[in-house]
Amino acid sequence: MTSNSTAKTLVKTFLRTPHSLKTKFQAKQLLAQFLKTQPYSPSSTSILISVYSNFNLLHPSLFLFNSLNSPPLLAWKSIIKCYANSGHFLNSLTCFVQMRSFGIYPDPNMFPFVLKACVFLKNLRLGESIHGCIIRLGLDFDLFTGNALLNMYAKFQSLQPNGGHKVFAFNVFDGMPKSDELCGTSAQEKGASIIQLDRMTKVLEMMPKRDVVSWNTVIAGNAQNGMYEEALRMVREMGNANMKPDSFTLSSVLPIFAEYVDVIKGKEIHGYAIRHWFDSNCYIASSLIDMYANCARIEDSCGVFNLLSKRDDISWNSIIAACVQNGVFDEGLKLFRQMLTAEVKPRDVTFSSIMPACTYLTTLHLGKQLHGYIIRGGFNDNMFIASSLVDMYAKCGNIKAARWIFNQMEHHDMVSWTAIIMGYALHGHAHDALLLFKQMEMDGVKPNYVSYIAVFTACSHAGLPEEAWRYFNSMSRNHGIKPGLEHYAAMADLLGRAGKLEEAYEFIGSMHIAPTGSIWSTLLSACRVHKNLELAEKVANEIFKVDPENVGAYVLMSNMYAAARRWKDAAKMRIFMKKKGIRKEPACSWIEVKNRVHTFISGDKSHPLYDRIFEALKDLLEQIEREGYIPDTNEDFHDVDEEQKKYMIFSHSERLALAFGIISTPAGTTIRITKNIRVCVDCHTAIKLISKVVQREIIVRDNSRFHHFKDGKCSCRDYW
DNA sequence: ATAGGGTTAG
Repeated sequence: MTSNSTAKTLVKTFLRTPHSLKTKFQAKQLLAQFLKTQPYSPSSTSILISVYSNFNLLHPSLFLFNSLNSPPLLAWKSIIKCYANSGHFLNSLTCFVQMRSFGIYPDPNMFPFVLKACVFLKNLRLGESIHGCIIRLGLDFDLFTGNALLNMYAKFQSLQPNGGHKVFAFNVFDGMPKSDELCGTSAQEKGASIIQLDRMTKVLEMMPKRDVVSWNTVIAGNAQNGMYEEALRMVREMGNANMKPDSFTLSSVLPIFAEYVDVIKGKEIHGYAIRHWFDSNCYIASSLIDMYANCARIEDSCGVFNLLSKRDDISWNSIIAACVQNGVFDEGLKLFRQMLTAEVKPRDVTFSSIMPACTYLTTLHLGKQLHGYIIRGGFNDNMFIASSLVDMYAKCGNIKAARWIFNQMEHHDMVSWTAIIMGYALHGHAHDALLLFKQMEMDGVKPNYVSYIAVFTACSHAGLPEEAWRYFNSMSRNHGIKPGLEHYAAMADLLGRAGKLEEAYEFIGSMHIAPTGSIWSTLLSACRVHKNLELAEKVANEIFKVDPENVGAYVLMSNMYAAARRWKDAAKMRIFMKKKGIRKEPACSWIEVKNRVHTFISGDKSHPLYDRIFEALKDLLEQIEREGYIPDTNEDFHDVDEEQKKYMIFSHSERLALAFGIISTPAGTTIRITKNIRVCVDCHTAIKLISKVVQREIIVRDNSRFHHFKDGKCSCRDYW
């Protein structure tokens, strides 16, 4: 009895001042006392529910709520809030509807939670009807309710079929490409697509009072839906209303300058962030990292990351993505390992960001390890990750695995289609590539700029100029894609390889964009393959006009002159290079053995096993000579004798890597080699024969495509 | 009640 009355007094005191409870523990203790005080009144029960819901303690709140026959407003409000804050959005909305059926009128404080639930459940219609309810109750002038409405319309904009896509941004300012040109959207579609943002703006205009949150919400709403100029205009308007941008504002604005590749403006924001002590904020830092990365300022990205005292998963993801996107693959992989060491769990974004590093470095073993991690983490069904895996397996030489992953995918988007098409293209399977392209079109997936590059690549490696012309002529007609630099480059390359040198020359001359040195270069190498020195000289002159430092062109011309025994001209090229201080990038090949990458430069004797590699090469040479191999030393140095020439050729980097691979792996193992430049004719012949005498599959990826050598033949059928 | 990071490119 005494303890009961003590409990009553205690509970009474606390219920008069519910805010004096500071911890969840205290709140739970109070429940124990409260339960002793039966019978308890609905009003004190409601107060207690509100205490629990403030601590987000769902179960005690529900326990008390269920004991009420007709819960008063405070009880409904608390339970709706508690459900929403614990992620039970459907329950939250059900409660709201039940409350209305009890004839209880909502108060303004509950709308933010109800509206949030509508956003999470992606239920626009319910949100709209709640908006109507808000207006009928005259509660649309409430600041918090207004802010929640702003947020709802901003979020529903991004859920529109075409909403939230960056191309819409470009309509609102001058001098940028119109979205029609970029993706063929009609004006009507565009008009319909910003409906929710219009509603958001209307709500803003109706609000009698706006705070920083209101502005931040509409700024983010515009920025995330590509309405960049409108977002920036609102930042200015916010300033005019005497409100200072805070960390939320900045993290919405920074991605805009990242998209604009405007490092000057981005740096201004960085300065503002530093002056206001925002630079250690994780949100700002990750936006800064991304902004600098987009502006090719990876050092600045790293600077921001290194100064960050607390790093969350997104900071790590940002810096890893920044490195990989800027081609600093080793650093990206290093940071990925550091992230794991720091016990930060990788997320879906981490994997799709890091995978291209394995792809570009052709480190199949790392890619496989990541794939294992992805499977264990249950990330398989993520489209971004699956596409990056398709690309990784294809470019690391395993096209079958790439196709398997592609087939496993439930849905295919344009990127995944393009990845597999490009995979087949690089392996020389033009038929499969073009078939897949047709299937993609039949699936109703629109190809884009990149998809056509893949198509031309396929035609190029299979020698199908007529097919390529058909696609080239139809891409703008069928899909509204204007040929760009990469398409011209691919076409020029393709015509050149097919020996249609004059046609290629005219094609490049007729481009509606100024041809670059690299486009001419593809034709120049075609001239060398097809031994047309006359045209080569013309092409080389074009290259030197636009790109006087083009190393490849000097080397190529020098070699062609040497092959034609025009020693003086060859020497002239080398003197030019010397004068300009241009150095030839060394040819280099690498191979993975037992999870280590071994790199070989042409003529390299530095490998610890060099002696054994040399012995193996000599042995292999004898074996393939018995198979009829005759070294082709035509284009190499002219001032050395034949025996030396033979030696120089067999010191080519791919042969060193190959010999090393043969002596350090068990018989029959497939050998995968990557080379930074194209494999030379002589090595190609030699590797074909080596594949026969050692009875192994040898896969060489050069900078152009894959060569699968087996039983003395190559998958490229000597066309590359 | 408001914020940051991702896949395809001869």
